[in-house]
This record gives sequence, structure tokens and C-alpha cells, in this order.
Amino acid sequence: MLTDRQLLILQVIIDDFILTAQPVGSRTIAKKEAVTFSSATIRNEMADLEDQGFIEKTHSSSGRVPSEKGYRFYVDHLLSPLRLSQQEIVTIRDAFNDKMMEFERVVQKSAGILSEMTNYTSIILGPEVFETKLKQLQIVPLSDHSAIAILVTDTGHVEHRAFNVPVEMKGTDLEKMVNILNQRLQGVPLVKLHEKLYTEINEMLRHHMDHHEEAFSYLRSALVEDHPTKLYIGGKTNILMQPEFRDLEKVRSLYATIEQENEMADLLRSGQEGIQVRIGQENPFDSMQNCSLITATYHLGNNQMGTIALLGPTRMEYNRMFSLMNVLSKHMTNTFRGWY
Amino acid sequence: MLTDRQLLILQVIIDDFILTAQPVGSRTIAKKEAVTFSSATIRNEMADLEDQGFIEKTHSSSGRVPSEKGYRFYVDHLLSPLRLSQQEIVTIRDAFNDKMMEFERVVQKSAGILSEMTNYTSIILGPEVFETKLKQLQIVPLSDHSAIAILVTDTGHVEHRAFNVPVEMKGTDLEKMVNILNQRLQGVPLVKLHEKLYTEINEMLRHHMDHHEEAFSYLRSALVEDHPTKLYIGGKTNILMQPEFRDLEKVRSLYATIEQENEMADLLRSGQEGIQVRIGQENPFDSMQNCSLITATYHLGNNQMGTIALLGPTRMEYNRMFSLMNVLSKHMTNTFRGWY
DNA sequence: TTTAGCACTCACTTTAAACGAGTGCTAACA
DNA sequence: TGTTAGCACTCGTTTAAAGTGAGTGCTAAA
Repeated sequence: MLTDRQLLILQVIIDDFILTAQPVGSRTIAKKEAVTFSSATIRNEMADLEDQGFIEKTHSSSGRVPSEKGYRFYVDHLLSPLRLSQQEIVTIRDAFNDKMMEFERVVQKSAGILSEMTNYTSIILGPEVFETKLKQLQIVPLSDHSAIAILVTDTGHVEHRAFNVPVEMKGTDLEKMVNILNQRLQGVPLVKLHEKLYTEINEMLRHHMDHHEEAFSYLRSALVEDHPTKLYIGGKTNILMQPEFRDLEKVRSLYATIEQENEMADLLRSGQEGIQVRIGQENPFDSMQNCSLITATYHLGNNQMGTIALLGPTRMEYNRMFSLMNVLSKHMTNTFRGWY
Repeated sequence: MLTDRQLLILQVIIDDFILTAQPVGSRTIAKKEAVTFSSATIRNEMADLEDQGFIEKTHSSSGRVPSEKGYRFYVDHLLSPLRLSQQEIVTIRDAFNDKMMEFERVVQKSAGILSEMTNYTSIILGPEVFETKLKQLQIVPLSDHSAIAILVTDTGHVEHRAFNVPVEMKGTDLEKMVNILNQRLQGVPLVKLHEKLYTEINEMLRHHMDHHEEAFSYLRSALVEDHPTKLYIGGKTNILMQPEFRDLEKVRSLYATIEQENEMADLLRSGQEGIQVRIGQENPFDSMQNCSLITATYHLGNNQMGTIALLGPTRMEYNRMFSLMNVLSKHMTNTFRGWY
């Protein structure tokens, strides 16, 4: 379908455009070392490439710009795997060198270095918190009428919620309740917590304790609240540095999209395992028409999976991004290995 | 120093400029109802006001723009207290209506509605976490070789940190250690924790336990880590909507400043009690030359204090902002009252 | 003291011309 | 038959000039 020469020209156009963000003309291409034929020949070939939809003109006498189809082809077939520089490798390795024991910190840090090294915006999705199981429930009384419920999961995730304690309830009652709850709830997946609390446990407590209802209802409301999957976003303001986002209106609508945490989370979740790119229209949101979203998955040992993503203009340094995200997701997976 | 007429004109100029962001000319002023004299008279008065430094021209034949001195005078002497609209009052009240029990949520929500109602950027500084005292220390074993230390303060603040447990240490040993630590550390201000752990407690454990050193050193490093005072920022992207920040370079440097959490925290901390405004140059950062920062304090019952701040262009709706922040800080103080 | 009138200033807008990077097409060449 | 030099043409961008209008300061009269 495409001759070798056309492939070469397409590659040069996209490489150059990624670098400069300027339409690429035939003379510019002719000057490249790898190109041995004249600008006229190139013009002919470019007309072909345009007919086939791989490149476009911005106006009738402008140079060519990659189309989305062009980027797609480039990503699928023309990408030369890039060796990261020593410096980049070291930066990432160092970031993972200091012992981080909490999931949140690792993710936070990963989002940070990813956006810093790329100048794009990084988004990291944690694993479904629902699938994790309750490890232990603890209650710390704070005053006569309030206490904090602390929920520790088997993945080391900690959540806490304050709640009211009715005055007629004694500290020992509270302890007793916690003991019962711990006995019955350990190992229960968080997603089942709600159901368990409303049936089995309620029944259970009724038999073992007097006037438990009020305190229990408070505690229950504390435990049952949503556990939204959190998004970790790094380098949100990097978007401003991209020349394609000179238009504030575009920036604003893109920010609005990113801030829809649920929709974004769904989007990230929908990617398959490994590295994936969504180019322009392939993204479900209008505000991402000029953007590409690269996603890569990482693993948590207990066969759970999370996603790291990178949001930038379609004119992205795909090969470097691929290498970086590859290395980073491996580092993350490695760090988590053996935790669970 | 200023005649009544000059005061009136100054007020009209600033009010109008705050609304439109356009230089105000003599004819515009003459059209206002409250103004009964001609544009020529106004021009004369404006020349005076300019001589005294309250207003400025952007070029030799432009209308007038308030100077920083002008804003300062306006804020100090011309501000008519504004009644909030019923709608605004309801919005705030509703936000505080659903029972929020955790400090973080209250603050998060406050930052959210503040930035939403103002279209400026809100920044909230919590109280010094150092002054709070340890309520309870809990340790949840996660696996053979790791555990989570959970730290609950008397203010209901929860921090957690994972750490390694040496294999030769049994679960009972860990429990014993926690018991000792709890006995000795309850009520100790977090800021003293470091010191206590290194002297007294170390000594203590040496007498009561064999081979405690390794586990303890892990645990200690987990407990002693920084407790940075967190900043809660809302509506960071609102900055983009202000016409004075059309210039992306300015936006970028302002973002860079805001992201310096320590410097920002120091700045907020340095404000005195009540409401305070820093106009333009009164701010310590270059990137805030065109900004005003309004700060207001809230209280936590145990005579600790936090700060809420609003960052916007010098051309701010000061009177509405004052009223809003006043109401909001009162709501916050009220919510916290009785927690501690 | 106030104000009408007027000359003047200067940013902003509009229009036209010049520029130049780039194209498509044609004809000649290897 | 594929390649390329040459050339007319397109169209966004830059530059210059002219025009517009909101606003000022000053003067002289009410």
C-alpha cells in the first residue's frame, strides 16, 4: 500500500512535526540526510500520502501535518523503540530507590516524575479499592461523644471516618462491638461490607448487646460511605506549555474533563493490559480531540491492576513516552511485588 | 486630604474598574447617577487624584485605572459592607448542613465552595499539626514482615505509615512494644515525639525487651517523618478565567509560586487574626504583583488557628469577598467548636 | 468654581501592499 | 517510466499607512 519511500517521507514528516509543531514542507524534507531525492519528487509522494489520508494541509499552500490516521499508522508501524538516556534511567531508578512502603506514596511519586520528565499531564488510577478485603477495624474514642473508626485493608490501605457515640454508651460497650465486628468482618471484601452490616451483623449485635442500635447506626454510616477510586494527577499545568493549547477555551474545557474524576477513571479502566494509545477522536471526550492518551497498566501482585496514563497533544513524542511508561510501570509493579 | 467629591470619584472609578477591567474615563463617570457635575470637572479632579497617586493612566490619553495605593485606600476607607444575597447565604449554609465529622472534609469542602462562589483560587491552611497531641498509636500487622503504624491525634487527625518488621520478632513482641509506647507517649505533642523516641523510650525498651532495636528503629523512622502542614487548594484553574491572566507566562509563574507549599504556608501563617488583604506589591512574591491575597482566620476550639485565603487579581470584588470569607470562616469555626 | 469647547494623544482597527513558504503542474531529461 | 527543474499560483503572515474614537489637558467664558 505504501512504498518504502512513502514510509520514509511519512516518518520524516511526523518526526519533524512532533519536534517543531510546524507544518512540514517538501524542501525541509529534502534537506534531511536520509532523503536522496528532490523536493519535487517529495511533493508528488506527499500528494499521494494526502490522498490516502495520512497527512493534511492546513491551507492550500501550506506544508503537511500528520492526520490522526497518520499518527495511528506511525504508532502502529513506524515507531522505532527509543533507548532512554542514561540520565532518564537514573532519574527513575533514584525515585524508586528510597524505600516507599505505602501505595499512595509510590503512586504520588510516580505521577510526579512522569509528568516532570514528559512535560505532559500524568494520571494514575489505583486498583479497585472494592476488591480489597478488610484486615482490621479499629476504633479510637476521641471524646465522650465521638470516636474515629479506622479501617485497614489487606493491601495496607487505611481509611478513617469520625462518628458520633451516644452518651449512654460506655467505652466497654464500644470495645465489645468492635470485637464482634472484627470477628465477623475480617477478610470481607469492602464491596460486601455494606450488605453484611445491614443483615448478618445487625442481627448478631441484637443478640449480644443492649441498646446498640444508635451507636451502630452511626458507625455503619461511617463505614458504608463511598470509597471512590482515587485519581492521582501530576503536572496538570503542563498543558499550558503546549503550543496547541494557546487557546484558553480549549484548556478550560480540557481541565473540566479531567476534573470529572468518575468519567476519567472509567476511561482509564477501559484500557486493555499493556500499553495503549488513544489518538484524537479515539478519545470519547470532545475536549480531547487534539489530545492523545497513552495508558499502561501496572500490577499489584494479588492480580489486581492499575493504570497509569499520560495526556498530551496528539503531537506527542510517542516513542519516548512508550519507553518511559514501560519502565515506570515495571518499576511500580516491582515495588508492589511481594507487598500483598 | 481628599474632598468628598474626590472620594466619590475614586469610589466610582474603582467600582467600575472592578466590574469591567477597563480604564474608566471622565464621561463614563459623569453618566453615573450619583455624579452631578460635568466630565470636565471630573477630569480636573482626576488629575488631582492622579497627582496623589490613587489612580493611574495606562497611556497618555487613556482613562484611569486604580493604583495599588488606590486599592489600599478603597479597602481601608471606601468599602461599603455588602449584604450577601439570599442565594449565597443558602449555598454556604447548605454546604455545612450535612454532618461532616472530619477536619479534612470540612476544609476540603470549604475550599471548594469558596472558589466556586468567587471564581478565584482558594487556599486553606490547616492548624499546625505539631501542636496536636498523640491520642493513640495502633499497629496493624499486614504480613510476616510488614505492619502499619497508625497515629491518631487528639484532634482526630489520622496518619499512617507502613514499616518493616524483622522476621525474628513475634506478634506478641510487637504488641508489647505498642503497649509500652502508648503508655509513654499518650498526650505527647507530635513535635516532641522525635525527641522522646530517641531518648526516654529507647532506654525504656532496652530494659523491657530483647532484640527490640531493629523493629523499633523501623517503627521510629515511620513515626518521625515530617508532618508537613497541608495546603488545601480549590479552583486553581479559575485563574485562567481572569482577563489579567491572558498572558500564559504570568499564569505559569503564579502556578509555580502556589505550588511552593512551604512558602505559601508561611505566607498564610504570617497574617494576623481576622481579615487581612495584601495588595499587589504587598505580597512577597514577584508572580503576585498583579494579585491580591485576602486572608481570614478560623478557630479550632482548642485555641488553635488556621487560615483561609483567596487569591485573585488586584481588581477584586473586595466587599463581596470580605463578606463571604467572614461568613465562611465563622461557619468553619462553628463546625469545629466543641470537637476538641 | 464650574463647564463648554477644542486641539491633541495614542491605542486600536482597517486596508493595502509586499513577502515568502509552500504547492501543483508541465516539460525535459536519464 | 520515474525523476526533477522550472514556474505560476495560493494564501497566511508581516509591514506600513491611514482612519477611528475614547480620552485627556487647557483655555476662556458663564
